[in-house]
Amino acid sequence: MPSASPPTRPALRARYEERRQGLIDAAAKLFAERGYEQTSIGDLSEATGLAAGGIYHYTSSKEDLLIAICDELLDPLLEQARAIAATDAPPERHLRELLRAWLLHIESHIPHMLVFGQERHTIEREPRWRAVRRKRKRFEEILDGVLARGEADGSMAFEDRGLALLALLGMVNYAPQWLRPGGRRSAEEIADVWCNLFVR
Amino acid sequence: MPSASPPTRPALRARYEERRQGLIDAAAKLFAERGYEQTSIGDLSEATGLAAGGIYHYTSSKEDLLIAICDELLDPLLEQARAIAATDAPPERHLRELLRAWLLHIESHIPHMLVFGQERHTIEREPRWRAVRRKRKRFEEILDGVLARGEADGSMAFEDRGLALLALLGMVNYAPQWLRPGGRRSAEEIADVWCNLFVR
Amino acid sequence: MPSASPPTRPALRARYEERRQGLIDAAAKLFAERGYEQTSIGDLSEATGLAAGGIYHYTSSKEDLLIAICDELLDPLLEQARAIAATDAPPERHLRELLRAWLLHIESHIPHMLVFGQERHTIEREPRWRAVRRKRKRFEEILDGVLARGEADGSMAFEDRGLALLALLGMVNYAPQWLRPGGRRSAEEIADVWCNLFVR
Amino acid sequence: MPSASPPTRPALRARYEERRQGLIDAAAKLFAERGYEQTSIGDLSEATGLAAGGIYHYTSSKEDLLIAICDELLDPLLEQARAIAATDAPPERHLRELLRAWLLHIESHIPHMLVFGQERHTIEREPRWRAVRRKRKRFEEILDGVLARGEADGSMAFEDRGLALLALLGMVNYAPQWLRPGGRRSAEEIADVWCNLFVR
DNA sequence: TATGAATGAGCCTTCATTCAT
DNA sequence: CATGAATGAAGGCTCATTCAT
Repeated sequence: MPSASPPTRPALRARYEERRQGLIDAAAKLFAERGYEQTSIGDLSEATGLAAGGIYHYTSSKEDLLIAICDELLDPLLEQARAIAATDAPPERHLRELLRAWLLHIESHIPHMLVFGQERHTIEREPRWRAVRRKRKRFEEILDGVLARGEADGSMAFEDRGLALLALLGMVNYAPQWLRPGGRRSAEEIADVWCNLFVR
Repeated sequence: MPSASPPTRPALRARYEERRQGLIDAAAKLFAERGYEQTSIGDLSEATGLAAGGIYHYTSSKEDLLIAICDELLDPLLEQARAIAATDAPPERHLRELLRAWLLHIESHIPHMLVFGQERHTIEREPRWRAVRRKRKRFEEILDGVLARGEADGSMAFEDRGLALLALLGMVNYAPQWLRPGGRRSAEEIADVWCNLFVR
Repeated sequence: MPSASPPTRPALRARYEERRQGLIDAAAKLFAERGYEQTSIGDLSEATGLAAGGIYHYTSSKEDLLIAICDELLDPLLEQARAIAATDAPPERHLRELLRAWLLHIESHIPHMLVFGQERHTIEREPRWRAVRRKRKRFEEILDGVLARGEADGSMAFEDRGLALLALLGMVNYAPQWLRPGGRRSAEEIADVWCNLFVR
Repeated sequence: MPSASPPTRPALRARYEERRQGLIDAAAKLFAERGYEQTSIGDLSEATGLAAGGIYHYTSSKEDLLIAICDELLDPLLEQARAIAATDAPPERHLRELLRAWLLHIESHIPHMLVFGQERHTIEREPRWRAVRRKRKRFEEILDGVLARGEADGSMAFEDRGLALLALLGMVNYAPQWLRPGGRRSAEEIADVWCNLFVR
């Protein structure tokens, strides 16, 4: 769903999408490294090899890139979460799968996650960001639903389920700051260890 | 240690410090709300009632304010952490006290924490920020020390202590995003609940 | 005399001229509505259905369109004025016919006239616009000649012929701002009423 | 009513207003010469001696300058027109006085008038320009009122009063294109000659 | 012919900071 | 101390134009 009119002819369309993707990735990387505001269109130009003006073929604005980054992060994650929660596996399994998918997704979207965390003030304040906020909320609800069912069937134990949810969100959202592919522990192992904090 | 030459006569000095403090607090609030870059000196001017030029009596630069915010956050926290860890109480008690102090401090410095989280890229990149990075690291080391001693004496149980530390850092660093004074749970209660995740 | 190499084969040529004409008309309309500078090639592209690049098949530049608009306005007008003044009718009749032709031409070229009036600064300043300025001047001379002959033979009365000429130019040049085909008065009626201001 | 917060202290205020006035005058001159769009803030900076950024102390935007130019043109004119029409002199005298004041005002505001004429498309299209449109309209109503009363008391004769009004508007609005202070005829003389076109 | 990609210059505006008063 | 004026460097974005396909 790019914003700067993509071509309609399929052949061109493919190349267009590919380049837009490259732009978004470059943006995610730079935004993560130096911050959204501190990254100039000139920086993006240098990183992509496109002249400054050319960037606007693939995005309608700098902020549009930021939204695209968040969408790329949230959309597949939300989809996976829904798929997992739709299974008729027991809640304990739901949680484990969810955490695994989540951490794997983060591991492959570290810059996206860093940007998403950094730009909280933008996401929170502007009306334009409502869709993003809603996706985030939806994901958290799915997660909470899993915890609730786990609590109900006794497979998980919480002193306070609300605090458990917030703890989980905190620890996972913090992961992009240290998690690296090929690190000492795989994303799945980490997921399991953390899952065990709440599963009997 | 303000940066824009404070007066030496004690009477004036007090007033000076008071106003500088007001400036830093206003900055923390605005930076948290809109982001550091998106907050202009003009915004600070409006918030403090000082004209743009006047602000520079109390700080040497905008970035200096950012550093001051981080110092105000980290210095007392580090001091408390040191004091707690210096006690000869058992590690379990250390952890509990540390978490309580930590969350209480956060509760009274929510904007500071939000800013500190948001400006990671600045803190991480610039040489000028080494002192801040070092304080953060020192705090984490103290925390890890407590966990290590708890693991050693068997009062705490970890599948993987490194992951436990990271989980702890994540959940607490995430707290400023939802924790509010007067909320359903006090900072101390939260500290206890979370502490119990790791204590036998 | 289009500027972007028209085809030589007559069949193609006709189509070419037709499309160029469509482009000029669209430009006149848009320039009149939003101003020359505020109209982008993109706007013209949208209005004509031609992609941005395609426009340059029919004009060598945006400014060339502006010149074409002025030429389309002035060339036929000048021709008619010459034809009328070449008649051996009495001056009074010359004036009446001239005014009628003039207002009729304006009525069918309202956007052209608006643009012509609006872009005075361009027309006046740039050397490239000399031809246009000369045509305008020639028309005014013809008009003044008619007034002079009318004054000479007593059929017209002026306190100050120069001021009468300027008054006439002013009222007619202002017409495109309110004159509309099918309005309360026809162009010819208006011409007659105004003519009578000067004719005994 | 400047738009970029003027100082409140009276001493500073005077200097501020003076400089803002200088800026507006420079803008009127440049806009008239090269057009509004073709005049850059850099041009204004050069003309005023103020650095580009400094201009924004005296205006909130380039468009604000355009509005100020129109206001400077219309406000005093409207005031004079009202004063004249409020007199209990006969309509014939009203018309004569009005034309004189009008042409004198134009003579001392030639660039303003040229800009006002040139930027018709802006004035007409944007909602922000409603106040300006209304002032223009009000002036025209006053003028038409005078003609109506002149027609009623027989001191003026029109084949078609509407067309007379439009003729008058046209000839006077065209004046800035040729009228120059110290020219062959004074503004008052011109006013009288034109007035006589309609007065018996 | 026609298209869409690409360029690069230029524009308006913002802003941290300095300084005379 | 405090103010408001002033600076000058960016910054995001637009746009006329060119060109390979």
